[in-house]
Amino acid sequence: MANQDDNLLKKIVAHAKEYGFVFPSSEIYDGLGAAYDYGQYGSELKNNIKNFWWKAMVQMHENIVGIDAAIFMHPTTWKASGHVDAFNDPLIDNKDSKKRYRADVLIEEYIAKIEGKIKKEVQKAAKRFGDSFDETQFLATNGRVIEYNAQIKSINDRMKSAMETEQLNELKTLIEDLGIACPVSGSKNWTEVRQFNLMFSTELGSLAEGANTIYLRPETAQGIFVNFLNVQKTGRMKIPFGIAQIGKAFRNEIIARQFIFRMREFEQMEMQFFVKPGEEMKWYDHWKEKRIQWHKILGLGEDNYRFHDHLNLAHYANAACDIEFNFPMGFKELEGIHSRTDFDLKAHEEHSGKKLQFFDPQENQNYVPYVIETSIGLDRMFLAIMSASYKNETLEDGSERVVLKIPPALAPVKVAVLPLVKKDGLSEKAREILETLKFHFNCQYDEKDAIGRRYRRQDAIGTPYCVTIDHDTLQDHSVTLRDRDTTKQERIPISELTNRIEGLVSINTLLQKL
RNA sequence: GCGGGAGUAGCUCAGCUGGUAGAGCGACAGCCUUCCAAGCUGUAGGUCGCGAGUUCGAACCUCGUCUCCCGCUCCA
Repeated sequence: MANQDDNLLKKIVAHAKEYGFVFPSSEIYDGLGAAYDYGQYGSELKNNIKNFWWKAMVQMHENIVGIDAAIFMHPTTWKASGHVDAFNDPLIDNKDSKKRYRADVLIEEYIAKIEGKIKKEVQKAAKRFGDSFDETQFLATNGRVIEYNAQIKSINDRMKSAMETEQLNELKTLIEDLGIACPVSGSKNWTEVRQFNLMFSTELGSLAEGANTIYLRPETAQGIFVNFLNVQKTGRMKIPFGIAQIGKAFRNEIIARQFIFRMREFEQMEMQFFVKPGEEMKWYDHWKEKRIQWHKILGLGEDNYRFHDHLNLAHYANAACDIEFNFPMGFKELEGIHSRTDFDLKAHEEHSGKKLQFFDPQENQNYVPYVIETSIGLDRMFLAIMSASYKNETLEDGSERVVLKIPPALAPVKVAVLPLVKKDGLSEKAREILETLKFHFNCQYDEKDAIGRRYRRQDAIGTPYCVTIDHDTLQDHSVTLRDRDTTKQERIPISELTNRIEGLVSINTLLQKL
């Protein structure tokens, strides 16, 4: 099964390239790892996804507005957000098991072991002393416990100072001194510790002395937080309200792989929802519900989604979950919904010296709002649609076809206009119809090859409807409308064509179900 | 970064023990016209990933190098 799904991803990658959805970046120069370019159909599909998200998240809500912040931001932004410190992962490999670990995690696990020993001492003592046992006193006086605590403190101090001063060799020495062994191989045969800064940096010439390093944003969220006050004031926004943004983000991933699932340059669709402190869990649940609904109305199969609650929370969150999608590689994160508390706004208050608060007239007081974030990877959404849509079907007559059953509202090309044959004036009539339809839909015209082959071509790029002009059309002013998924045809008057297709492929058909 | 696999036409691949490239599909032009791929004719497209070595001669053998794919840690 793993093998089959592996092949499915390969097939999707090949199909995406062959039909102009996704190309490897800079391919003529042998490509650039983990970067991809969206082609003629891919960019249409991507735009349609953005549009559907933007409409559903911004335009359908009176209290949500959108912005488009710069990718370059003041360097202090990333100090405030915690990315400068927290996005540095020191990594170490075990040479025997070939497993990779975070050096700080290995040390923390070692500390956890010592803490476990303290707990055991406490349990033993509690048994021994019975009811008269005073835990605080025991912890403060017991010789072994004191020694354990001293160990923990010394290890912690060494680790912290090594992390802060970026003394990577000191981390390795610490691991060696503690005799930490690889859980898999059991050996202490470690490589050097290497640092991976997950933020891309570049130079900006005109900043003040020494401070000319600037980062490509690793998440779009901070563009929203630094504009919180601007938007709140100029938009006269009242809590609860949201600010949304679609944009690129950059992370220097150690390993970027699995096609467009994990790229170093990727696009996020984020909405930060500002709420009254204490109401965050209510809104967290609200957006979980809203977001899963958004996914499900696309009809990619409800079984393909599941929630995954985070147990280890990021430094800024007090609750977090993922919406996972059943990709060809298995269930993987597609969207994250996080309760970010007031961490970000407070941090920016501290670093900027500006008050980032909301005056609540009902409470008659100021407060820093809490934030619920919904953040979906656009490229992952693209891959989700591609993998759920890609079908290799055997038809009734035994022939095979490859069809992309993309939700019609998101399909790159909505309708293909096809003269049955390219003579007897059918081409001219078809062109005439195309001239009306093109104002409403992204259309394609094709008169080359047999009609069946043209249907298959449209199936391969996911065009939901084909309009075919035949000899009868010239007399009765009607055409056939062929459905991609069923291959069934229906004869309808040319005058009804636009309205009819509109009702089938418009994004409104989805929005109205929300 | 480490380990494993793979690079020949747009795609899928063939190419024997070394004798300087082939098929099918696709694309394009034309013919035919019949509502669900595979009718006929013709055309274009390759410095066999790149570099070096062995050899009279390398797609094939040797070494190096690059890229891609699969695992390990991280995330949207």
